[in-house]
Amino acid sequence: MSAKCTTIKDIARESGFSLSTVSLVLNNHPRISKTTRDKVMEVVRRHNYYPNSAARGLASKSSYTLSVVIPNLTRVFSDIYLGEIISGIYERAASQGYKILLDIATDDFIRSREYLKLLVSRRTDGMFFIGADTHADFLREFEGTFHRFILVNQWFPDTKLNFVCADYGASARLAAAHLLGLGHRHIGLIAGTNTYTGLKFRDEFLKTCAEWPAGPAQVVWVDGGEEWSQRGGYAATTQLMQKAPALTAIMAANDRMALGAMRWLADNHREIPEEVSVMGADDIDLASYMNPSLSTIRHDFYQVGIESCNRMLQMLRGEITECSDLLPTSLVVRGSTARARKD
Amino acid sequence: MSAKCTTIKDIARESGFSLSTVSLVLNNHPRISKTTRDKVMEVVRRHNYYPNSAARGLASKSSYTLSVVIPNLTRVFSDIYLGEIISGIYERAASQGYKILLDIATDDFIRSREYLKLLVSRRTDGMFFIGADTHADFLREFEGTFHRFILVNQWFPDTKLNFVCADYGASARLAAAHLLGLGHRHIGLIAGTNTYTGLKFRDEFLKTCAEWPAGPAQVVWVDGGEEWSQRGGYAATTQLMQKAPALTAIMAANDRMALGAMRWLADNHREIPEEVSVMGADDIDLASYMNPSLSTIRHDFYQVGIESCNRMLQMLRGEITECSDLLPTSLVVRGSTARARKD
DNA sequence: CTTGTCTTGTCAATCGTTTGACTGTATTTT
DNA sequence: AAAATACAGTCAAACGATTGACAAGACAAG
Repeated sequence: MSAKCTTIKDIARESGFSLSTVSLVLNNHPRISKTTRDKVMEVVRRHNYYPNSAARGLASKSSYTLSVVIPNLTRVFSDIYLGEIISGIYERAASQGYKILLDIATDDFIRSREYLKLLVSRRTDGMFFIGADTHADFLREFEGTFHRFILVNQWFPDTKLNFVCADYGASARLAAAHLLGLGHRHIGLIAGTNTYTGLKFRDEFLKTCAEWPAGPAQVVWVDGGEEWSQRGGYAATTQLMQKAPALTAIMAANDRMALGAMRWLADNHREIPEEVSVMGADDIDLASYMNPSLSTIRHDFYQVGIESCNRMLQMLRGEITECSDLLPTSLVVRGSTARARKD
Repeated sequence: MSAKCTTIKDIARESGFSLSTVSLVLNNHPRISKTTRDKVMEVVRRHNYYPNSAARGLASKSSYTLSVVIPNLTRVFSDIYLGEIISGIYERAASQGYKILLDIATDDFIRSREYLKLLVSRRTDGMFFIGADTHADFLREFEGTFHRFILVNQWFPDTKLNFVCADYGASARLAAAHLLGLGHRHIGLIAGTNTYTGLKFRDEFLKTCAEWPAGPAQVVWVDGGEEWSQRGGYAATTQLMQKAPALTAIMAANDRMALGAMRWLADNHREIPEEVSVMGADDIDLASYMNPSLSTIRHDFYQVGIESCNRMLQMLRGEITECSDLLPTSLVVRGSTARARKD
């Protein structure tokens, strides 16, 4: 059907060198002289030859492929951080000649243990699992195996699973310190509780507020819903204002929920930040476009992607065997937070 | 370092059958009896054995991998339709045992002709190129080659390149007919001109309006910008209202630009649809949440993904050698369009 | 002149499957 | 009873690279 593929043998014959020599040239092995290299490459280029990757993979025991598994959410691609993380991983991987295999953690994918199959069959050299929720128990299967495996922007308590994750605990402390420093002592927290990072954020926030040296704050928290959405933030704010009408600040575990809170406050004619300060987390694009612009904690997901891949590459080179990185976050003060009002 | 991989040889030895038998079992070949199959599979499962994919690929001359190349835009992942298309492709591919290799059309990717390399090296059995703009000339390189290659939701004039694409021409006719049928005779068009599908939409829209049996309409068009964004739509509307203050309807080539137009009209106190009707295209989620809700043309990108992959699979099976599909679109009438006002 | 060292290239084993051709029985047909 | 057909499994030749061990020649040192 198709033109018969040219192989390394053809290149060898036509250039007059041995099979091995051609192979060494293609792999930039220093044992080969420049003259030879040039002659061989000329033939290679003339034939538009690229070595068969299956054969190469078989002989070299490496697929030069990394798997990225993303959660099976309907709108997963439009979620802020997925794209950023993937871009980061892709950039590093591509720069080292690795390709990215994309998978979605569907029920089938999990039930058939496709993730194991990928690694055992050596179709992939390593695997990234991006931000799943607290129910992803099957991941524990990787504990104690020799497979290259990294949880990205997530984390499981009581396991030795590798991870690279934004430091949500630190974010919570930064955010709490900011609000407490502004004098807020009645704070509403809209939390996300279906991820371990979300739980960590909530717990650290509550702890920081309770132990604040200048005097503890009273915090009321509600769940913002599974989707961490604007809609969920709106609904959560309704609850919050019933439970704690006197609050002077609202902290949302992500910016989308914070936008929902702002919307509620606008709809109910509460001035931001004069009456109520609002703070988010992530620092999505929209945060700076709002009016007032949203104070938040910056989570650099692109960097999370970059670092995850760096770790993976180190593992593949045998430089490390495990990793557990918490990446720094930073406070971004904009217009939605101000000193607490005096009642 | 790691436990030595179990191979088909180990399974053969331990189950007492030959290499070939094991292989045939694994490939569900009918030549093998149920008893044998069961015995072999028992050993396979006990060892957690999965065949080496490189070896399999080498022997079978198929990588069981499909490439998806996406445009190199900063926010590409958050773009409405990328996720939908990829989900569609993924679903079909996964159901047939194919994996998805993700690539981004960076300058490097193009300059080094990585796309060719992937196909020639047989690292991938086929390639999808999702929605690039009019500058993607390098794609013409695939004309007349035997490579499995499909343009997804895009299309190049004057080439024989395979494509599967929403029928933007039909969309334009549907939209025009809707507005013309409502009596609009002064229409503003916000077009996207950096893709061939965008140009097609514009031309068909103008043509339909010019040739309308019940009397042609006067259409003024402006470019909504490279990004097809809300912001671009807003700016375009400003221009439009200067050029044609008497217009009674605005047609935007996508919903995001339509939202920009609606925003401008709200800011300038024009009632929608009483004074000006607004119409979009794509039918993004937000379209139905707006107030008034946005009339639009539905483009089913998930289906575009599904169909692209169907075509690819047919090509791989040798059932077809080329494809050029325009997928149907449909009119969605909501609250933003109404009969033209009488001046 | 012998020995040792460097350079540069080649040999040949190996990676782990798939698959067309073949073999040896058992069963059916003539 | 002989011949034809099915059935179930095995043989062995690919598939197209990589790579450690080896070799041949040039040159320098002793």
